[in-house]
Amino acid sequence: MQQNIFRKFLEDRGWRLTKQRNAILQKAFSCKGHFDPESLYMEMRKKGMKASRASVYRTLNLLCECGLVGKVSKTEHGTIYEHTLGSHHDHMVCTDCGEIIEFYSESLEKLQEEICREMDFEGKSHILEIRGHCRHCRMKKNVLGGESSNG
Amino acid sequence: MQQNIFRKFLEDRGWRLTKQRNAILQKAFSCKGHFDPESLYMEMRKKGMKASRASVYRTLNLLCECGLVGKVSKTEHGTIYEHTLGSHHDHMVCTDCGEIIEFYSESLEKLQEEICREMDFEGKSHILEIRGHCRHCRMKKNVLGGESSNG
DNA sequence: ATAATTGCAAAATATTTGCCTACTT
DNA sequence: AAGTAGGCAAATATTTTGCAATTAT
Repeated sequence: MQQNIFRKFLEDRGWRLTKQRNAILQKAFSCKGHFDPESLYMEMRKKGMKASRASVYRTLNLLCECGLVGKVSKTEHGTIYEHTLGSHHDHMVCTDCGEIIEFYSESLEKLQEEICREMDFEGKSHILEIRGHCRHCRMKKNVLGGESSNG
Repeated sequence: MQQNIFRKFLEDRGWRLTKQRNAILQKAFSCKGHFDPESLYMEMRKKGMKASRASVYRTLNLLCECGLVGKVSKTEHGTIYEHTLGSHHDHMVCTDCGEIIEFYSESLEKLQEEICREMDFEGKSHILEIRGHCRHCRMKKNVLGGESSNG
């Protein structure tokens, strides 16, 4: 469980799992998908959990260091995070509506390992983001454009 | 040639290919690999080409809009760009020394297309970044760690 | 007591924008 | 003359940091 992992990470260096750190951890893991520091901070305030912005940023950095949380990408609106318990996956991003779709392909993982071997590079992790248009937005466009959907 | 593409892009909207815009364009395309706005700006100053930071940012945005230049990623040190004439490729990033290695795999491209088909997603582009350790840094570590290289 | 932690506000960093001047046509 | 472009400095947004007060062991 994530709390124990984090506690161990902290105790190994003589640090403490404080109320704030734990609250931030819980909140991060309560997000189904992706989150950014500011939203996490605001959500916490709404729920009455008190932690400062500084603590949110500081704790997210700790969570990254210990691997429980990873940076997905940096955007105009700040860094996007996700928690990393659960299986690895990649992302498709719809550039129309912004939806982020997770997917996983064993062949893709295997192929990347093979490419790393060929290039003599020790791959540790990867971020793949396929950008394009989701079905929903494509359908919307077809309706507007009047394209027929069956032959 | 990139200058004509950019000129056309600008003239189509009644804008001009000015000395500064051209200088920034040339500088961007003179970078073999990746660059960031600040370095580009500093390099330009060194070479005596005069353009303000604001113009660099403004022009890079224009170059992105017209597709001559693309954002590779956002890092702690700002946005990394590359010019997009020449072939598509992906990146391996060494987390030890920061080196960025370009690679291309036809199979990988094909496989991604297939995945998109399966997921009913219209993929337009992608960014793949494999993070890990380059050969050089691995060798350095082995020397330090005293690990033998043949059994 | 000691050392870690917090929250705040200030600082740092990257980027955008407002405004006024200077070109270009 | 009209509109575009440039440069500067101020504004913005995100994230980090210094510091004094607080907390846990």
